[in-house]
Amino acid sequence: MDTRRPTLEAVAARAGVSRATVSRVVNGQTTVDAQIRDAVLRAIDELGYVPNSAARSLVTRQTDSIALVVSEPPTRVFSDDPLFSLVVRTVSSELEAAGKQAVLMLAGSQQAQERVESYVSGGHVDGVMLLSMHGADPLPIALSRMSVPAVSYGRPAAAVPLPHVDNDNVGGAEQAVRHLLAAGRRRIAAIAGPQDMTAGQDRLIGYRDALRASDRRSIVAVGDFTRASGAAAMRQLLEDDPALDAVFAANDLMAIGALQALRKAGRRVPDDVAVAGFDDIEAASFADPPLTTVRHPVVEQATAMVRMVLTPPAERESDRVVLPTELVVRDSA
Amino acid sequence: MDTRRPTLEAVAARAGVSRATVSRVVNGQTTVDAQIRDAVLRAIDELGYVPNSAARSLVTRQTDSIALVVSEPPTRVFSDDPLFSLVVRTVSSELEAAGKQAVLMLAGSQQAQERVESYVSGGHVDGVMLLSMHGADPLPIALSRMSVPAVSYGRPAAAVPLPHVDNDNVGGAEQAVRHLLAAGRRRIAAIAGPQDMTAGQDRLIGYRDALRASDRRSIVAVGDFTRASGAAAMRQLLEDDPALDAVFAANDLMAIGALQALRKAGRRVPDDVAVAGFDDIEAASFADPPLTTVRHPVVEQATAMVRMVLTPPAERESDRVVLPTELVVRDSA
DNA sequence: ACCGCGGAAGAGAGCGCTCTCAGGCGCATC
DNA sequence: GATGCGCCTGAGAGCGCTCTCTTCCGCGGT
Repeated sequence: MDTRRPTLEAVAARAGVSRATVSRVVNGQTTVDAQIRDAVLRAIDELGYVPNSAARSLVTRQTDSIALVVSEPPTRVFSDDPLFSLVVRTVSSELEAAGKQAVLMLAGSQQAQERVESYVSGGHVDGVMLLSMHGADPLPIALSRMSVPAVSYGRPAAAVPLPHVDNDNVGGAEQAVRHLLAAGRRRIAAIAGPQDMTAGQDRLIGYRDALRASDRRSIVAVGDFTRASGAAAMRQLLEDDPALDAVFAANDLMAIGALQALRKAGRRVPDDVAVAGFDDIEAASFADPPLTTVRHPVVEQATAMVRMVLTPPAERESDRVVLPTELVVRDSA
Repeated sequence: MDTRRPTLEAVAARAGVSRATVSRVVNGQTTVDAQIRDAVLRAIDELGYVPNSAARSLVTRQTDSIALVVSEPPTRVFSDDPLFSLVVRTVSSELEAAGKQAVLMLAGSQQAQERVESYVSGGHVDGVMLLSMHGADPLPIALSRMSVPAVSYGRPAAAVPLPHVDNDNVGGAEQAVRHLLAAGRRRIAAIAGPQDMTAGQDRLIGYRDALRASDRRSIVAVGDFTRASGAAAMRQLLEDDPALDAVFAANDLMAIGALQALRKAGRRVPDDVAVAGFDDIEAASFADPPLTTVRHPVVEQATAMVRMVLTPPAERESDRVVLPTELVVRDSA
């Protein structure tokens, strides 16, 4: 292509030593005479030597990079979701701190998932982190069979034996619904998330558990975690049960959509209808009225996931971590 | 580490041919007898052979991956900015279509920039795309000197000779301000973006150009592209010139902040004060009132950048692409 | 004076792949 | 029938690095 970069060999020649010695210096071994080390370092500096990573990983069998796979179909606009960015950012900087490189891969289509699979089995990465998986995704199962460590952000579908870090979706939803109950609400509806995602499933379970304990009946509409679907679900619920006086939405984006639908329908929040969300994204506090919601520790969750993927399976304390959630009470409920 | 993956050698042995022939089959060369090809393909399948990418790139000197570097300091919450996600997503899928892999790197700190530099010069990637650069960043200059092609999303700082794809920030700002003028506004203030970013600079230039042509005086406060800074700048402007009747904000996030500050100050939008933004993020249409803003083609810009980094410098038509913007008139102005 | 020992440097064998070059075979040409 | 040409296939030389094994050297012990 263009002028060849200097190699170990060149550095060795310049410093008047052998390749092996230069390698030792580069890799920080201590068994090198100080004077020789200095000479080598000087040669490296003069030549502007940088190790060739392909050659290195050919022999060491590791690449120092870890894949972060986001399985979101392109049709679904996840660019909305601020959680995604935050996870990416956290993972990336945590990995960096560990001397690893994050490789972000999108796996929205069947085809893209196959690409990811062959990328991983081609030895490009030392580990895989999975984000935003859906029930039918074949990728997690494929990865769990490979020799590369794979972990999941959020509980994977039931049949998939993947180590993971999740937050307490069931418990969080329960907290929110109990808060609505405690405020004296009688007809509490739910806008559930997509039921092919465990976060969607678990938050609905939490809602049902809380209601069951109180003997109220449940009213459910299903959305897909987008604002628009939240608004549509809200209209549906209003039609099904005009007397409802509270709504629990499985995420904030849908809750905000619900807020808009309620306003359009002439209901006051929280006077007529109380609304609670889940996630505590930034927009929740700017909503009108500010949204009562369930906060979960995104950064901690991402950090724990990185730690997990970096720890060899044999040395892990646990293959399953669940982090607590916290109810944030604002004006909407 | 664990059970060794099959190599070319193993496939060759199984198919009863030489390594070279298997390599030809794997790389899709046509000069192989159909019968032999089938035998090789069968052997590959039976063994579950996947080429070792490190070995391959050691000899081919290319890695089929391209870095996307985001130079945003960690202190600045870019997780807010939906444009970021959209660019990442577009770049990633465009690259995928070209058989390349995107490697996302964060370069928020001095240290991180050095990491990126050595990663790139270590031969990990075949090209680099830079996003969200600030004036003082040393990285672009370092990269422009390397043998790996580098391109920038948005015009880089003046002194940096980097090919780039930008949108017409100056023209877009002019459009917005001319719209305010045409609506009869007399005192048009600006909330400028960070002046160490060319998008911030250029949008301010557009504002000034439009005003100069009309003989109005300019009133400027500077923000940093965040919502909070927009609100703060708005309060400042109101204090400086209580009689202002229009504001051009250099991005939508700041415009939304300004909207909130105006409401708190008891000004009606657009009756008392007209507000125009820039970017046309989704939140702009949900703002209260819906925001008049300047739309620029993010997807096209990202796509053009990918095309540019994939095209060898010698074959490029141009090292500088500028895409047009479009005024979107809603209720705020 | 000899031996042995430990620490530090060098020699050299790969890692798994690509690619050039040579070799072999069949067929058309003279 | 000898020659040449084209087309496939195989042999083998690296790509740049790591790592084991060997060698070398200096030094203390007997």
